[in-house]
Amino acid sequence: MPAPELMTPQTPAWPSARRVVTVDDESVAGRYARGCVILIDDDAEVLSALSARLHFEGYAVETFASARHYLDALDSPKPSFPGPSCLLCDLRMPGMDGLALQRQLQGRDVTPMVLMSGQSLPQDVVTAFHGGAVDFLIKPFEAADLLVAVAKALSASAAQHTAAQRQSDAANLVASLTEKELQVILLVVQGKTNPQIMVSLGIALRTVKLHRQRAMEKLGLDSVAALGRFAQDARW
Amino acid sequence: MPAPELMTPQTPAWPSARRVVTVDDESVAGRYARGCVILIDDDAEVLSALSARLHFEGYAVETFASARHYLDALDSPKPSFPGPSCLLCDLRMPGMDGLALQRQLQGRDVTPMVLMSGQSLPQDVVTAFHGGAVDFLIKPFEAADLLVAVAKALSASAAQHTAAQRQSDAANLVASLTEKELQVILLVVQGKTNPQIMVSLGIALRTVKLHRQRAMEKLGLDSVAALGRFAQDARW
DNA sequence: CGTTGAATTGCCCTTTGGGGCAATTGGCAC
DNA sequence: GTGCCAATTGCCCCAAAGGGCAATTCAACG
Repeated sequence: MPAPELMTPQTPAWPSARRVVTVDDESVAGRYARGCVILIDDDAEVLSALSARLHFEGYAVETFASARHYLDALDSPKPSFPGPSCLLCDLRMPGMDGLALQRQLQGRDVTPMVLMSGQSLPQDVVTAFHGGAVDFLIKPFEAADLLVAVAKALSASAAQHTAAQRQSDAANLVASLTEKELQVILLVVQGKTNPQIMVSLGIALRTVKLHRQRAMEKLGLDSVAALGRFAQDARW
Repeated sequence: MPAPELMTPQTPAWPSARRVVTVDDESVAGRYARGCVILIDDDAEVLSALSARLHFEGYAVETFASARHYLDALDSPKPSFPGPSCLLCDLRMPGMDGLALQRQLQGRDVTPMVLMSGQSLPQDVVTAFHGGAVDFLIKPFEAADLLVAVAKALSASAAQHTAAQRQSDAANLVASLTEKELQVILLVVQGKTNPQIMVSLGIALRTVKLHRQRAMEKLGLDSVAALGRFAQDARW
């Protein structure tokens, strides 16, 4: 099976472009392990061609005919793709254009974004990168460039996913600590000894030991050195 | 004293643009605490105007009439500016242009770079950002945009300076350790107890304690928790 | 060859860390 | 009121950490 010709779809575009791949099924993440590309373009032919090519490359693809449609989908309670995902968005679109969408997503969505445009001003490119765009594709572009950009964006997405996951895990662990356990462990991190902590908190030495032991258990740590590493990660 | 008019120099340009500010004196870093902008442009008038404005804003400025001149200065044994610095380089220049200079500096110099151009292709902007440019100024640009870009680049420079400094300091500390001291401390980081280390290294317990104590002294650490943080920073 | 200095080790003591066991205390539900 | 449970504490024991002091070893140096 040859790769679909880029920008020249063999099949007519969708009447009103919607999801190409449903994400209701958990196994989707398994079948499209490379990640999901959220494609936004008002040109149905471009949408179709890029979608086909990306799908051929093993990516899950969701398509939207406008930035508005995408924002609506974001607000809907539908499950999003369970894995790394990125935006591949046209710059020039009627209504809300790519840069406006980027502004709209500022601070709200962190999905890495790749913008593309045929007749863009240099200033638009600068603005896109200022806004945090991962890459900017200038039409007509080579398939290789497209794939590099998408791979970079998905890699960034995966990285931020794992970072967020780790941070969340750590936060949950800390949240599972009692107030006293947290106080004790914070002083341990500062290098205080149990007797010192006893004085600081005005509790018995045996109680310090208990809180300390339980905290270490809850955090899954087996040595003070590991606790120090944990604290450094958590920016304590 | 009004700010110099941007891009319209009051004084004739230097015959062959060289350093505006000498950096032989250590006190330079004090007087130009905001950092140093290395300005590269073949247009003497632009060079002069930008230099004046940046100097007025409190930055140290070095000017070069071509990328080649700058590279020669890099190779020369002259002392470089002792503080954060960035490149502000024209894109279109005879001989080596801004993007070529950027490629030339790949992996060699890490000075943050701001490119500027009047008639640039969108692809050039993309290429600049791909190459790691901090910002891209499209002529004619507002003084505010220039200053924002320079501030961002110098901030990045300062950040990488401090990061490199910290890493270097840590490396020196580690390098000051004896082979045995390092072996012991690595096992301590892994949460091993002194008796375990004794067995691992086949040395006496008292010796383990001695190496451990000396290593902690040399590293300037006063607790195992602090050692764990140190190890995490050093990516041990 | 004698000496010197660093590295290593043994011995001893104190403090700290880890943890079992039981008693006490203060809520809270039945 | 009574019983139950979690938190706290005291007591005790042992292992580990920190460190002073002196002896030993071994290579380098005059």
